Amino acid sequence: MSPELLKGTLTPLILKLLLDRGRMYGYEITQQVKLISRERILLKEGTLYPALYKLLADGLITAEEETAGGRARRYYSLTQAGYTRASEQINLVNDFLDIMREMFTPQPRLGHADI
Amino acid sequence: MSPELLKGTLTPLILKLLLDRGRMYGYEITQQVKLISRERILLKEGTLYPALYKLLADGLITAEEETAGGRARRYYSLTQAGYTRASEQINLVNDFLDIMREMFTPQPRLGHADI
DNA sequence: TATTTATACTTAGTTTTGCTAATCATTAGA
DNA sequence: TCTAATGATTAGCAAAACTAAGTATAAATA
Repeated sequence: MSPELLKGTLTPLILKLLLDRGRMYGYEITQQVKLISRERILLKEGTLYPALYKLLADGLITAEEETAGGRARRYYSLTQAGYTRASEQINLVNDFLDIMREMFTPQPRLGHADI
Repeated sequence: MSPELLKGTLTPLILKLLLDRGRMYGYEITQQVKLISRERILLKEGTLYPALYKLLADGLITAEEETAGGRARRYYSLTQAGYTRASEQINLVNDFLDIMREMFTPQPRLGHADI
């Protein structure tokens, strides 16, 4: 597994959400993450938008503007390349999570005899 | 959950290893991580040692030098504060892993009816 | 009516993290 | 003798996510 995964779970998460839901706008993503994580992951706009712009620049997502209730929304969806990348990243993250789970499950303390 | 967790699983991992095993030296930690992760997480010395020095500076671990086979080893173990911190961090990481698992498990694609 | 809250996006600047890569030193093995 | 493995150190870099501020509109509320 590439060590970059120790950092960025954010980009895979964005790709995963777009994969599941097809089409989302920025603010919706922040709210969705907040909802799914039961308030425990609060994605700041200052974090999300630059990540989206990077995905755009990399050709992994596309944007289309729409107006809803007087406010402009920018909807993002996966490109073909983004779809492929999403699948790869999701597998990598799941592998990473499996390893982490193994590492973080309670272990009997060595040299400590209970009895 | 604090957003810092999106990054650093490394420090919690070090604390967890020390909690389980009581006492480890730097090189041993890199090899142990390599072993447990089945080669998938390759912790570089340039990554590990600065992290250890930070833990030392924060008073979460202590070091004692020993010589084994002509080579000096520096064994690290948790302080009382480190023990407390380890327990907290392990809980946070496990919460984080649970959320991530939820987010990364396959979801039915909305608007896609499979009969 | 005025103010606050929610919605929606943008961006400058900083910090943290982990990385690369090089160095030093010893021991074991080919 | 040369290389690989063990063991630690450190300088400098890049990426990631953060803080914090600003722009703008709509809805709710006092």
